[in-house]
Amino acid sequence: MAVSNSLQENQSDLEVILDFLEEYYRQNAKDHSRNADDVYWTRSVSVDETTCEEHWGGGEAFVILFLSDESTKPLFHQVTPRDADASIRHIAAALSGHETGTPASAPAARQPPLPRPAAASGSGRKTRLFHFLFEVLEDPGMAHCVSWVPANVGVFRFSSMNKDQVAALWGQRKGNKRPMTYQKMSRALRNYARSGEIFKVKKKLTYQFSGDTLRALQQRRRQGEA
DNA sequence: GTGAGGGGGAACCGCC
DNA sequence: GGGCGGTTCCCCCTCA
Repeated sequence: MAVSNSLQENQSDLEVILDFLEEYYRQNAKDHSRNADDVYWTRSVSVDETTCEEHWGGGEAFVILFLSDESTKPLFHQVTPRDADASIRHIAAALSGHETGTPASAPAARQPPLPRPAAASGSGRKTRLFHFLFEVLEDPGMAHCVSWVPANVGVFRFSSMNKDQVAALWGQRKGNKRPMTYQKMSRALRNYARSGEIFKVKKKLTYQFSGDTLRALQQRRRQGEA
């Protein structure tokens, strides 16, 4: 039963991902239509029960990894377009390690470098909700609560089971007197639409960082790492 | 019909 | 005191 649920959830994730990819590539195809190098394509390979999908175009590429034997959500592995061609072979090779039961040598996609939490208050300012969400999204340990779908377009989705956990953490971080709930946090998220920092996506529990916000957050993270 | 999630107005609070 | 960034409450709508 758990396997069935997991498969259903992955299936649902896949639908969401493909919807966004379609829209994303459609938009990028317009933006980059003059560049002959911008070929948008997707391919997938199966290694036993594991499916690996590769998507690239418009100067960006990433690999999505579905592990049917685990309850985890699909895993995203961002690569450079130059590496895209080799990425499936690389991951397929890494999967051999997975299949032979060597978790320590699991694919790089499964263990992205854990970013150091950004300075809680940035440059002396208080952490804002979208900073906090970005931190949580970059923490693989929180993937069961909120995860990218996919990261390079800034779309993320809360888990219907664990969404309140993120909210509770946010409330804790802010030192709120009363417990924060997803309902209240999502109200704050909707307010971001006015300032254009985060938009609601027409999918359940799904939001998207604006391009500028995402770039700023990524830059902020890089500065934190440096 | 029901519950979960979404949308938004409005008042309020704490911090800078 | 004013602005900012939420927080809280509430009501209504949509959708599965």
